[in-house]
Order: sequence, then structure tokens, then C-alpha cells
Amino acid sequence: MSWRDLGAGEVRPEHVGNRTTLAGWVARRRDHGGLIFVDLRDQTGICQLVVNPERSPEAAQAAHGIRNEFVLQAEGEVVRRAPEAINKNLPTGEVELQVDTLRVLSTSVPLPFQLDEEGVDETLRLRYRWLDLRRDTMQRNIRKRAQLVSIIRREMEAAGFVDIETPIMAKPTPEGARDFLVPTRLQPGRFFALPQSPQIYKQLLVVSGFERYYQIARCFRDEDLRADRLQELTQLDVEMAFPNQEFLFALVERAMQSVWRECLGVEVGSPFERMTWDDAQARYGSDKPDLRFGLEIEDATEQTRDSEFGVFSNAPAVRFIRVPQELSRAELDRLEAFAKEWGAKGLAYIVVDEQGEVRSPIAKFLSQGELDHFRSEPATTVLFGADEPAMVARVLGALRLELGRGLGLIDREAWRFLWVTDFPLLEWDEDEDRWSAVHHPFTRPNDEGAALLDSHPGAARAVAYDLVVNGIEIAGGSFRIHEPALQAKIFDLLGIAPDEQRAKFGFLLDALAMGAPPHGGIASGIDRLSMALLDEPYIRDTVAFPKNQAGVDPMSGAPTDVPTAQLAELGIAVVAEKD
RNA sequence: GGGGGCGUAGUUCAGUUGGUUAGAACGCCGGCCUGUCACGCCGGAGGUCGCGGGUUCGAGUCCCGUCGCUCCCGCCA
Repeated sequence: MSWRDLGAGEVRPEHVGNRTTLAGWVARRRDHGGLIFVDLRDQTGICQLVVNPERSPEAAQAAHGIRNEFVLQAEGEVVRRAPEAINKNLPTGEVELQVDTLRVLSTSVPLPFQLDEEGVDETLRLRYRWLDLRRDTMQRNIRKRAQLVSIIRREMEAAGFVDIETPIMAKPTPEGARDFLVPTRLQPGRFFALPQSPQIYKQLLVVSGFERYYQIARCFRDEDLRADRLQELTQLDVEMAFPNQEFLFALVERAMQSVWRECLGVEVGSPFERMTWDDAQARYGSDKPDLRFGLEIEDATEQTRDSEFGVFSNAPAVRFIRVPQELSRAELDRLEAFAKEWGAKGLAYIVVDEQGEVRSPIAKFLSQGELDHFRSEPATTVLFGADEPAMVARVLGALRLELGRGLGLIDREAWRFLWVTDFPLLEWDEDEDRWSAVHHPFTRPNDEGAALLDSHPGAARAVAYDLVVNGIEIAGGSFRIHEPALQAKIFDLLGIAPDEQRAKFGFLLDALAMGAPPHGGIASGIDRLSMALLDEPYIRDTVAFPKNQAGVDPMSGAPTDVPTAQLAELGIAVVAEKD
């Protein structure tokens, strides 16, 4: 059987993306099994190359002595052979090629790092990202991400949503994250901003009569990076007229089910669980609970109102978690330090040992009634939070996650999707001494919330929701305000003066005044979603060419200085440089 | 802006209470081997221990500073 009989056609350079080494007469593995990538019909296959000097002296000579990586062109007789007949340890692919001719099309210098090495310094990986992307995990990540986006597009379009692009050069926004600014030569001294999201544009599109809009949109936020945060992110952006929460939830659930089914072969049950934001805070101390383990937070505020333990009786909220283990003093000290990092003043605890005996520095202050309330199984540690409710939730939520991970309580096989609903509309900003929007300033209060805006704005709840999987926020959305008067009222509460409202958002208010239908939508971070799907702890490894934590691209060196003349053209003078 | 961790051959790491020519594995270079595929065997090269200063008879090791990377808090509607 000849090569061409397999239907491979001409073996063109682009079909032979090999990176291996030749030693002696035999193509040998360097990073992909000593095997040569060849295109067999429509799929990429892996082929073992054998050079027989009797059959082809030229090929043998070409193969001999080449030590660096190379790209090959080879033709010859294909010999199919079962991988296990050759080697039990490593699958060698489907095809072996008895080479007649062999030409080196491209060579390689020694690589700066080995592709099969784990834990290579990330700067080095990013500097040589084209190599890093050859690694199996990166190939998987990038390809799965592409598949995910493809599935989402298919689902959105099947539901009648129209893909519309919105400007990348947009207007700076006063609310939210810091903007990336873009100067322009035609308007010296003025700046566009890269969009933090297409929020206003998508609302305008619905007002325009595109009653179902979607976009895979790039968004930019000039904030500090984290293992799960990028400055330049991609999100599925969705908006619809006459929104219906059940419709939107079902739409997103269908998309997630398809993604999980087609990318992972996992059937995700539907409908997803739901929980109000208040419940999530009270039971999990988080607006994105990881439901793969228990360790729920319990309340003891009532039981400790008259406690002789001042820390409890003076606290607006007293809550606790029962850890199913007798924690050591050293571990408790570590957890206390952890709790303090999250803002706790200390960490009260009760240890119930194997015999059911209680050991605790605070036990002597507690009444029998209180102790009864905290009574637990033997070998349990009860950890307390006593403070403002928000702080208690924050600290116990962080402790819960820390313990869940540390004690191995997490069910690694589980996919726990959860809608968190009824977010607060506003939260008080201590630093700015004003209300700020929890979601964004265009979020609609629910009917009860609208009635509370004058008296108790902090109690108002929004028609806003997040989708969480395994403790990772993968989508969030809301219904929007479509009445100019209500929108102006929210701006008032946010401390945006009327003239400022006109200057910043006049065009939105005008649009709302010209017959805006009720509308709402949702957005889903594709990078985060990929992270969750791939169980990938670092968001940068879901992106082909990410920047590092300092916001620098180690590959290209961007951002860089620019010539003074280029700045002058823009009417810009740099007054402060790094170092 | 703040806190933690890391920085030693090309890569991943080790380096004992400060002590003599700083080690390993993989990679690289040379030689041998036609069925190998994490090939095997023999030999070899390669390190201003991030940078600067200090303590000491002596510093990879201790101290101070600094730079870089990373994780976290703040921040991220």
C-alpha cells in the first residue's frame, strides 16, 4: 500500500509538523514520540518513520547526523502495525512509513525548555509561547475553548440571537473598573476607552429592534491580575427584549449542557439548582458557593444574644461551621491567622474530641444552653465568626473553602451548577461615602426593591443573577431599567449629578426616552468558563497569548515606550515613568 | 498600595549547624548501536548560585537593600 493510496495526497510541508530528533537511522522521539505528524485524509495522525538504507540511501543519509528538531517531508510505503506489537508503554500511532525519500524542510535550534517537563517557569513559557502551545495540555485547552465557543454560537443562533459587533473604541465610563485609554491623532488630548463590556451598546441594540442580540466580545479592565483574572477577557454577551428569566436560564442551561456533553461527554442535569443571594451568603458566606461539599454555615445569633461571652453578645451576628475533624492547636492557630487576613478579629472555637469531651478557651464563658446548641459529634471542631453579618459571612465563607480544600472534602467528580438570584441592587461604599451598584448602574430593582429606593435603598433587591459552577462564577446578568426616570433616580443614588448624567450617559437616557422595550440579558466569561470546563487552575492557560501578572507580554515585550514624536502627534507628554 | 512564596547549569530541582574542585536528572555535544519509540552503551562541555552591599578567616547558605516572577488581600459595576 502506498502513501497516496491512503488518500493523503501530496505530503506537503504543512502536513508534516514534526518536532523530533533523528539519531542513527531511525526517527526518534523528542517530544512527540519520535513520531512524525502527518495528515491522513482529513485528520491529523501520528506516524512512525523508519528509514531503511537499503531501500533509500538518500533518506538514510538525510536522517543520519541530524540532531536538532526538524520538519520533514517523507514519502514511502506505509506499513500499518498495531502499536502494542511494538511497545506497550507508548502508543505510536496508527501508521508506520517505510521511507523511500526524506527531505528536511526545516530545522530547529535546541529548545529553551523541554516540552514534556512539568512546572516550567511561566515567564519562560510565555516568552516562547509558540513552543508552550505545542504541549498536550495547551493543545487541549485551546482546542476545547474553540469548541466551547462554537457550541455557544450554535445554541445562541438556534434561539434566534443575532451576532452584532460593537465598538472596541468607546467612551470612558465613570463606574466600574479602570479604563484602558486610547488616544487619537485626530482629536489630540482626547481619549477613547476600551470597553469594559458592551453593556450600553447592547441595550441600544435592543432599543433599535434587535430583540435578540449576542456577541462573543472582547472586554478590557485595567485592574490587577490574579490566577483567575485577566485584563483582556472574552465574554459571551447576550441581551433580549421582553426578557423572561425562565427563558434566559433555560437558554444558558441548554448551552452549558451542550458544552459539557460535547466537550467532556458529561450529562449535566437540568434545571440547575437555584438559591437566593441572601441564602448563599447565610449558608455559604459567598455569592458563588461551591456546592461540592457541605460544611454549611449555621447561625447562633439568637442563642448568644445574652451570652456572658462578650464577643458573642456584642456581635450583630454569630455564626459557626462544624468541621468534621478534631483540629490540632497548630492547625487552629493557622486558621486564626487565615481568618484575620480576611478581616476577623480572632477565631473562637470549640473542639469536641474523640471521647466527646469539649475543649475550648471560651467554654467557661458559655452557658449550658449555648453549649447544647453547638453540641456536635465526637471529633468535631466548631469555628465561630462574630461580627457584622457581612464580615462573618466573608470570614466563614473563606474558612469553609480553605477547609473544604485542605481536608479533601470536595467531590472531584461533581459538576454543581447553581443560579444565585435576587442580588442586592446597591451596596454602601465606605470610602466614597455613597451607594454603588452591585451589578451595574443599569440593573433593574425588583418591584419591592423599587419601592424601597427612597427609604431603604440598601434593602432593595435587583432582578440580577449569576451562574456558578463548582464555586466559579461563569455568568452573570440582570434585567435593565428601561424607564428614563427610574434610571435617573438610580444615578442620583449613585451620587452622579444630573449634569454629569447628561454628560456621561445622555445618549442612553435619550434612547430610553424613545420607546425602549423592557430588556435584560446575561454575560458569560469565556475564559472563566473554559477554566471551569477544563478544571484548569490558571486562567492564562485558557488563552493562547496572555500577559503575565504584571500586565506585560514576555513574548513581545509589550507594552513598550513609543517615540516622543509619536506622542507629540497625539498631544501627549509622559510625566511619570516606571522606575 | 499591602502580605506570603520563589530566584542555584539550557530545563526541573538538591545543596546538611557558613567550610575546601556547587551536585542529580533530563537536555546539549562527540563516539558506538538497523526495529527503535522515555531506546541503550561510552565519553564530554556547560553555573559571576537574580543584582548590590554587609557580617565573617571563609557566604549558594546569615543580615540589609534592590529587581523579577508567582499566590493572596485591596481593587476587579
